[in-house]
Amino acid sequence: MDKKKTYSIGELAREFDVTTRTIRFYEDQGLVSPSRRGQTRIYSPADRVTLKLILRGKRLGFSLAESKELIGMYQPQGDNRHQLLALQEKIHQRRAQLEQQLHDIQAMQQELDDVEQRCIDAMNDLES
Amino acid sequence: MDKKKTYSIGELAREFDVTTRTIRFYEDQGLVSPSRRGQTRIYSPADRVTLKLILRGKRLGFSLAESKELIGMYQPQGDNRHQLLALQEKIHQRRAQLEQQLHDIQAMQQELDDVEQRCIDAMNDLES
DNA sequence: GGAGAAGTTTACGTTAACGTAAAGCTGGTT
DNA sequence: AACCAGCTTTACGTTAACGTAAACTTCTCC
Repeated sequence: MDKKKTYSIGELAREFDVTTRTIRFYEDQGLVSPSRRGQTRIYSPADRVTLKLILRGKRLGFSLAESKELIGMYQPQGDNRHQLLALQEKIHQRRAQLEQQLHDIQAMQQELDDVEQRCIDAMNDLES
Repeated sequence: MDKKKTYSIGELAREFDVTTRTIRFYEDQGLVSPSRRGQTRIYSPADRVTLKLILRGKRLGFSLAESKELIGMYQPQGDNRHQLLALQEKIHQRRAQLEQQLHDIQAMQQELDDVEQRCIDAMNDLES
């Protein structure tokens, strides 16, 4: 029994809070390639996952090209040794970037903590 | 004894690996406002920190406008109660976003782990 | 004193990631 | 039959964040 659930472009747009224009644009850029029933686009669960990955990438400041590359990495057709080594190198670089982002986030969180504390202190002073 | 160290635009550009055009653009956008000796811009340590914050924001996908707001939050002139409450709300929202980004990073790291493991397995298979 | 390096202003060009509008097809409903 | 919601294509418009080029000053060094 296939789960053969499918989605219309409008459904996905609503779910992910983007416009249909956006989803079609991603298709232009080769990020998704839904099948068709006549003219109408039919999206598979895999397409839906791809959209999720794109939007996650966006939240981390990735360009569509970068997200596309990442998604390509997740479906590897590692045939020869050279390609596998290249893939490992890309993985290594992405990981380094994510680590950098982690540090950046932690630094920001710390600063937000400080600001909020000063904020709280200032409000307490107002009540005195 | 003031630390009164200053920087030229070229120095900062080299240190942060951006062009002078970029730094002048940030000035146009009101993110930094160096003093002048004649025509020439003189940057203070505070300006340098601001640049650092901007670039950190960029690494996390923040727009310049967002970074500007964040930097504004770090130098609060919390005079009245209403402003302090508004500031706290902004802090709260930023924090939520950072948490989201943390989750996104962790998910990506997990996926990179998986891909790399499959990559390693594939290379081992090639050697058999 | 001429050349070069580093600074300046002004201004037009570029790329990514869509927005927005126009014009048209299509399947169900009143 | 008419209408509407939702889909389609085509195409020009827009914003952010700079790039790039031209033309000019100012300082230093040989």
